[in-house]
Parts: sequence; structure tokens; C-alpha cells
Amino acid sequence: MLQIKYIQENRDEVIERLKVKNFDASVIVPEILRTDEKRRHTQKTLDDHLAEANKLAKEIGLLFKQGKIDEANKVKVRTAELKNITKSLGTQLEGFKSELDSLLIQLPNLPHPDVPAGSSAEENKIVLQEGELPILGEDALPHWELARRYDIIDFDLGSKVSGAGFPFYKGKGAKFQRALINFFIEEAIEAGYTEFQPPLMVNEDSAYGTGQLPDKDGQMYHVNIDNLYLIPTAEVPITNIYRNVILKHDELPVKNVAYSSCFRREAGSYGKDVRGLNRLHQFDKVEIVQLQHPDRSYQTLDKMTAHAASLLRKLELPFRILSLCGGDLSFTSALTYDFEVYSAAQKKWLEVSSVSNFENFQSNRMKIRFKDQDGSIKLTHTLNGSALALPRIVAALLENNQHEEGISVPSALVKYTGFENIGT
RNA sequence: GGAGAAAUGGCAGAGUGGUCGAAUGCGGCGGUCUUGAAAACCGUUGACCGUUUACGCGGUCCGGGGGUUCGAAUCCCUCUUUCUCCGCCA
Repeated sequence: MLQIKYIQENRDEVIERLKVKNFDASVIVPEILRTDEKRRHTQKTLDDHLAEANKLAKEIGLLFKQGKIDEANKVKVRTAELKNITKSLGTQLEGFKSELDSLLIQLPNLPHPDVPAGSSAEENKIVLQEGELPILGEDALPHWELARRYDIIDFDLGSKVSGAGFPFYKGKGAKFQRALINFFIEEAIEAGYTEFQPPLMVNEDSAYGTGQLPDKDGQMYHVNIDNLYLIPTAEVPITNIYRNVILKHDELPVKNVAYSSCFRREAGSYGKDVRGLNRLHQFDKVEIVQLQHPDRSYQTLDKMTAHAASLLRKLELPFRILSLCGGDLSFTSALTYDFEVYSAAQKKWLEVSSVSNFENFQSNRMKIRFKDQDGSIKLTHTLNGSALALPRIVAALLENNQHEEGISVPSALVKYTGFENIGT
């Protein structure tokens, strides 16, 4: 959520910059400013009346003490009037506030000046490409075939027990998952992150805080009976730790890492996109989250991007980094780098990580603040990134490393798997 | 799931209808003293909204929401959370 003060002071700039996200704010911004004007005016009127009521209440107390009952009762006539007025002003004020809120919630975050123009994924800018694209023989198999051949992932069993998109990992496949999770977490700890194990269900406030609600309602699994949401990413519980918190300046940056299962309904997905591990309802991910001083958040974004890149390098996967164009940038992000690994058997790039700076868009909604060295209280910047999401990494590793006797495990992973080859 | 108790500033803890944004202690910050540090002493120390060029002024907040009252941290209702006991149980 953008800050109302910023919109007030930079009205034209806000409208202009949102065009990069293909968002026409020319109607809503003036409406926001008008609503805020009404809000402030109502607040002032209400405060004045409350001030009078407070003053009179004190007078009445005094009059009673002095035994001047009649005079006290006379004053009460006015306080009764004031009570009605303040009550209705209070209701009005609440109305304006929630009206303003529901307008502000519709405004996306401003894109960073570096964000490339463009309206779709085709126009994302490749900022780095690294590693040799493997050339596999004609008989190379996609990962779902490999998974079946070596009996390491069972999609049919998942369908039977839960439904499509809920695979079973089995034997070396299961251990491979654990190895990757451990590898990712250990690398993050090495880089100075604190490990968390978060709850997998969150309440409404938390889902609202990170912006899943209200806009992505329906993409999350909802446990009706207790009104809890299954997390679509560990970002939700990990960032919400700091909701309504004022940090000390020397507590920044906050660097947290969490492994969690992630749950997504993926309503509307279909076809080859959902084949095998490409898109699941439940998957595993290691997420890194940072809270940082506004002056340093873009350096941090670079560091987080470098961290994700180092993981892919160690896994010996060819990858590329894309700077998302305005049209592909998420609602909440100011600048996002997507990581894609090349799947040789499917002959396509698979998104495995997304690293973003949200600047103060999330923290304004969640009121994540810090006390700066000069004593002033400011919103932090929030950043997060996958480091990394498992399923497509697994898909690419299986496909790219297949050979006649099975699938070889990247050497960086062997100390976590305890085996060097799948299939023998 | 049942019964009972509780929730106050960074922490501990007082306050049961008016002068309470809230005693006191600890902690934090600034100062005096000291070569420096500690101790001691003095001062200071919440957030948000509105208004003001500014000093300031006004308003809201004592777990959340609602109510009673001229007036609520204090009384009532409700929700949440924590603790104790019982039941069940990885």
C-alpha cells in the first residue's frame, strides 16, 4: 500500500510511474486525494467537538464536588448534544477511512525506474545468462518419465490419495528432496540468515498483511472451521512476524530463512504447464526474507540475487536472470528478478526463483517500522526471494543429469544425499 | 473439550469511576563526577491522527471489538491470548 502522504506530494509522478505497470491511475488518484481531504476535515471537526466534551466533563465533575447539582445538570444538556454529534462524526470518519483504505489497496506499488517497459513476459529483460545448455540425446526423457522409471516420484499415488498436484516422493526421490532443502538452508545460514520454522497456517490478519488478501482470495486454501489460511509461501508467516513492530536501527538488516511446504490452489491452470512437477498444489520451498533500511535495500536486492545465483551455480544448472518488465511485475513489487533454469528434455526455461524488493509497500500495510539513528520512525523496506523452490529444480536436475545408468547427483549435493546416482 | 484466574509503557509492576498517558523499580538516552570505566547523583525516555512556518495545541490508544456514564485502565457484554486444574493426545 502506498503512503497517502507520498501520493499527496507526488500526485503526478505516481500516475506517471504506474503507467509502466500498465495501470491507469488518473481517476483513482484524484479520488483518493478527495477522500483523504474529507477524512482530514471530519477528523478536525470531530476532534474539536471531543475537546469541548472533555472540557465540559471536567467542569461537571467539579460542579458535583461543589454541590452545584443544578448547574451541573444544565451543562449536561450540552454534553448530551455533543455525544450525538461526535457519535455521528465518528461513524462518518470510520466510513471515510475505510473508503480511503479500499481505494489505496487498489493501487499497485510503483515500479523502480530500472523496470523495463513492456506488457507481457516476452518483454522481460535478460540481465544474465550462465552455463552451457546441455545437449541430450533423442531418447532423453522428461522428468515425469524418469520419475516413473526410477520409481522416485509417484504422481498417480498422489492423485489417488489427495488429487492432482500432490505427488508422493519415494525412496531416493524423497531423500533427494530432503537433501535439497538442507543444502539450501545451510547455504543461507552460511550467508548470515537465521533459520525459522514457521506455522503453515496463518490467520486473516497475516494473509492481509503480506497482500494475499483481499486480492488473491481463492488462490489460498482456506480452513473454514477455524478461519485459517494455508500459506502459499513462507514469506507470509516470516514477514508477518514484524507486523506492527518498531525495530531498532541496529537490528537491520533482518535476515531470515525458512523452509516450508507451500500450498496453492492454482485455480485456472491447465495443460502442459501443470505436467509433472511444473505446477503443484503442494510444494517445498526455501525462502529468504530481509528487512532493510530504505537507503540500502537495493544493495540487498543485489546480494539476494547473487545468493540465488550461487545456488544454481553449485547445482551446475544453466540459468538466466530476467528483470521483469512493468506488465509482468507483481502488484506489490518495485523490482523483481526472476530466475529460470533450462530444462533440456522439455526444451524450455522453468522459473525457479523470484527475488523482489517491495520497498515500503508491504511494510506500510503491515506497519513494519524502525527507529532511525536520528530518532525518527520510518518504514522498513522488505525483500524476499526463493532460494530456492524445489520442484522445478528437481525437474531440471533429473532431466539434465540423466544418462544411461540413471541420474547423477551434482557433487555439491552428495554430502546431503549420501548417494551419487539415482537408478543404481 | 470442561472449570477457574489473568492481560497495563522495552521489561517488572501499582492503579477499581474524575486532577491518569498512567506511580515506582529496572533498562535506554543525555549530563555531572572520573585519565577512562564503574558506582553515585541530576535530567530525560511510548505510538498514531489532525492542526501549525515554527514553539505549540487538540484528539485517540491500558489485549481486540461493543456497551453503561456528563466522565472508563477502573463497571457490563463479547472475542482472542496466557496461566492453573481436569479430560484427550502425537
